[in-house]
Formats: sequence, structure tokens, C-alpha cells
Amino acid sequence: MTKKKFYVTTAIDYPNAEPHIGHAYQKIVADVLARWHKLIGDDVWFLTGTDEHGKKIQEAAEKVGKTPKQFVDELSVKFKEAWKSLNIEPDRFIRTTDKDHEKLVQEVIKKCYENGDIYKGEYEGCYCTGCEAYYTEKDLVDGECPYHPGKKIQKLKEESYFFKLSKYQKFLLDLYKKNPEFVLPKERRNEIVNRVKEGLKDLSISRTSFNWGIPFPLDKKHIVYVWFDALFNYVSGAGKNQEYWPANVQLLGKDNLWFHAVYWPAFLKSAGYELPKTIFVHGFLTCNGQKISKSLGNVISPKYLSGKYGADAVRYFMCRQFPFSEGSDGDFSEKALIDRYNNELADKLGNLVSRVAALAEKYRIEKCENKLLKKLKLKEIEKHFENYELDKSLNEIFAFIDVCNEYVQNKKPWETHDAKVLYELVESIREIARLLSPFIPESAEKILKQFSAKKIIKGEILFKKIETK
RNA sequence: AGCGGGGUGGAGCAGUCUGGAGUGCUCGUCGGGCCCAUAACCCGAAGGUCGUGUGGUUCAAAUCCCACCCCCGCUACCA
Repeated sequence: MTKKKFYVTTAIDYPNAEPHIGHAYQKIVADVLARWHKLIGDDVWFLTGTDEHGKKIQEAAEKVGKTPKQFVDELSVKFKEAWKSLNIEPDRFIRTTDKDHEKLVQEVIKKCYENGDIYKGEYEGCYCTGCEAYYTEKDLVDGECPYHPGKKIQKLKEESYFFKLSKYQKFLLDLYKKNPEFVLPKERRNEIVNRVKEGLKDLSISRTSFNWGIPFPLDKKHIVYVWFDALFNYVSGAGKNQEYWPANVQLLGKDNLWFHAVYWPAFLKSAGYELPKTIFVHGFLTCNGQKISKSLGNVISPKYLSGKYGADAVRYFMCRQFPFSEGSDGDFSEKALIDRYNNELADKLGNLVSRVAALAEKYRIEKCENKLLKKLKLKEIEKHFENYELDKSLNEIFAFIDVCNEYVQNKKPWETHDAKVLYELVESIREIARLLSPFIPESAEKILKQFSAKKIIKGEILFKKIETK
């Protein structure tokens, strides 16, 4: 029997600043999904990376006196390290400056051109003579350049290559209709359907105003527009020979919805690739009720958190606290993390493991039919994973942990020394550890090791309580 | 403005799609039990007119429909 393929991608991050918990959240979820699918025996490929071209990178690099390449070389390492500190283990960390990716993008442009979807035209934008750069309406403050207020913004025209996005309106609407799971959750799909119905403009996909990008294969004066470049990372990074494409699920934040739900399928269709099964849009994290932003000074680095609380605690918190599948926003706070750590990981899970290990060390255990384990709602947990409801699957697992604690209480094995009761508990804990392994890989492995040994002994405390005061 | 999300005991959330006694979870408060365990675990109690309309549909509404109020996000060539 051939294994079922499971390919998960995350958005690739734009490394013009250091990684924060918002980036981390998405990567954690992707890693949990990847680990879960490995656990149930799928052939898994997990891709993440950095999006390294574009004007903003070029500018950010110039500001600190580095070449764009030096700049992204250094920052992409910070992203890699952050993920490593959280035990996030992608099968490939792709960078859009990777040679194989650049080659693929150029080939794709040619394919789209051959299919008649690319033509030369004129791009009109708001040009600031002070910056010598284009801005979008949104960048402008009261119709003026944020850096050169008072200076005139000119409407300038520039030669550019366009992608015939307008041609794909019907194709996209059909796609959303026939494949309701293409954009999840459904609220987001409705949003897109409404906006696409309003009509689509052709898209400028080349630039001449700066040069940090992939050379446009049809015209040496141009470079490829960053989104065209960035999106195809999912194909270039899909295994050694792109054998994992199409993706089963592509995770992204709601800021990237339009690009992934509209441009992406149109580009793929034009270039003759299959479409991903699902693009899954999650919400944003706020931090103590505020937007995460540099200017507010509330940017928390993933490495700081994993260093202070451990990778497992952060992973657990992120998955349990926020209803991922709803696509809604969630609020991050260290206090909430500590509360959940103390109450759930230390008191419920840690204490259960610890008390049962102590009992199993003192008294003997005897294999028997496990009535306790029947109370574990395994089917529902699997169902929740299928639906990306990580918080709900954790709820079910922890409900069973409560059942186990209750069982210890009621059966009083410290009095009865009942070997069968202890067996039921030991086996149940092994199952709990197995199910938790995608979320808290380090701790789960420790538990499994401890409870699979010939002689179970009470080990180190798994989750030491965090004193607050 | 348009579109989307939210308003549920003291706090934070599920529950709403597929209507059925205000059900549940974490924390907090109060009382009890246990002594295996990380001062952990278990049981019980108090506390809510489920944003407003004393609106509509229904035998029955937190759940469906309508109106209004209050929060928050998104609005495309910017990553």
C-alpha cells in the first residue's frame, strides 16, 4: 500500500525585520499538522522559508549599508534559528534567492507568456521624486509621501508586463463554487467571492524601478514582481523534484488572503500546474490586546519565549489558546501562557504522569482489558485534526486526562495496590503521550520512554510550576 | 461607506451552522474529601433576563428572521 501524501506549506516570511510570535504561531501549527500526519502514517512534506526579494528589502539593506544578499543571508538565519528553538522541523527551508527557485519562476513566466497571458503595457503609479520610488495610495499620508511631505506626488507611467488576471474571473468563481474547501474557513471564502465578483484588473508583474529581484526572462530591463516570485516557492520547494505538489494545505494569515485566493490559482492555471486542495486562512495574534508592532514595542521574539518556558510550553499554548480553525484573532499574553502551563501542563498532565509513575514504581502492574482507555474519544480527536481544530483536539485529550485523574482518585490504587487499575493508567498515559506528541514532542517522548520501560520509575518532574507572585 | 468578525455568570472562552430546560471549559470565590502525586488530585456550592428591542417565526430561541446600539478587522498590485 502506498502512503498517503500530505504536503503542508506556510507563508514565507519577509525578512525585513526579526521574527515575532505572529510568525511563530503559523509555523507551530504547520509543524503540528506535519507531525500528526507522520504519526498516522502519511508521507509528509513540510515547507517554510523566507521571501527575500523586493523593494523594501533593498531599502532596508541600504539603510544599514549592506547588499540585499548579505542582509537576507543574515536575517533568514534568524528565522531558521527561531523555528529550531521551537522544535519546528520543516523538510525544507526555502529562500526565494535559492537558485532552483529562481530558475523555476523564470520558466513559469515563459509558460504563462506562451499561453498568451502576459503582455506589455504601462504601469501608472504615484511616484515621489524625493524617494525616486512608487507608492500605493495606502502608503500615502493625506496624498503625500510620508518621507517627503510637501513634495508633489506625480502620476507616472512606466513600461511593465501585465498578467491577464481579468481573464480568470469566471475560472476563479467556478473554482470557489465547485471546491468549497479551496478557501477555508468559509467566512473568508465568502469575502473573496464577493470581491472577485466585483471584477478583476490585470496585474503588473514586472518592475524596472529597482533591481533586487529575479530577472524577467522576457526583458532584461525588468525584474519579476515579488508576489509572482514568492508564490511559486510552494512549487519549487515541493520535494526534490516537486513531487509533493499540489499541496494539501497552505497556511496563511488573512493579510495574504487576496494573493493566495486570487493571484495564486490564476498563475497556476496559466502555467499549467494543479491547484492546491486548500488554502487555510488563520487570524492574527494581538499582544495584551494590542496589535503586534515595532512602534508599540510589544514585539516578543519566539526565541525569548522558548528560552524562558521551553518549546513545548509555547507550542502547547499557541495551539490550545487560539481556535485556529475559526480564523479568528487571538490575544497573546505571557500571563495566559503561564496560567495554562501551570494549570494544564503541570497540574493536570504533569501531576498525573508523576503520581501514576510513583504508584507503578511501588506496586506491580498486570495487563488486562483497558476499560479506562475506552473513554478516550479517539475518533473525535482524529476528526478535529482533519478539520484543523487543534484547540478542540487538545480539549478532548485533556478531558481524558481529567478522566484519568478522577480514576486514580476513585480507585485509590495507593490503598488497593490494584495491578490492573495501574496497568490501565499506564497504558492510557502512553496513548495520551502519543496523541500529544505533535504538540509537545519533547515531553511526549520523555513520557513514552518512561512508561514503555520494563520497570517504570518515577522520573524528573516534566513541567515545573512557574512561580509568579 | 462597503464587506467580514464579535458582544454568553467576576475574567477569558466554547456552545449558535443542524432550535429543545442556560449546558460546558480554564481562572477567581466559598465549602467538603483525599493523602498516591508537582501545596498537586477529586467532589459540591454561589454567581448569568446569553448586547438592546418586553420585535418576528415556533409548542419551544443563546441558537433562525428583522431592526438598532457598541467593539474590532479588511478594502487588491504593499510582503
